[in-house]
Amino acid sequence: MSNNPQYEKIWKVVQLIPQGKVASYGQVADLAGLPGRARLAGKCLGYVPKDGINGKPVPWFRVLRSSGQLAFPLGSDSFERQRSLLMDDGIFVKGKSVSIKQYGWKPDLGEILFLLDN
DNA sequence: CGCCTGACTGAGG
DNA sequence: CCCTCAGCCAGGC
Repeated sequence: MSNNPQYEKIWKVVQLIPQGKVASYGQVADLAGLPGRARLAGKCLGYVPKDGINGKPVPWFRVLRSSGQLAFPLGSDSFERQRSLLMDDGIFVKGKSVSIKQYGWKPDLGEILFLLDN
């Protein structure tokens, strides 16, 4: 499962999200070359290796719903964990969501393609 | 093959 | 901003 090639593509894309920015499950899936598989993106983030991959961490907490909401139920342990990590990142979590206008990641396609090939 | 379950989405009301 | 619903797709049984 954690050696699923599709998972690895998704994790690599997530590693490109800069600190202080957030992306949606669907956006990550698209960039990983897996359009229409937002749910898969969410699922595999639950299997992120604790020590990251290629020696780098996988910032799973920077991935949210397209609406800006965290995917976990408000108040759950997972929710609180993600919220604090986002705050550490300098991202303000208002209620159950984050402002996409303010923190949304708008990557340069050329850059993404280059980085993913390396 | 059917049926159900998700860290999902977009459109509607 | 809330909720509902149809679509979505991978997995498990």
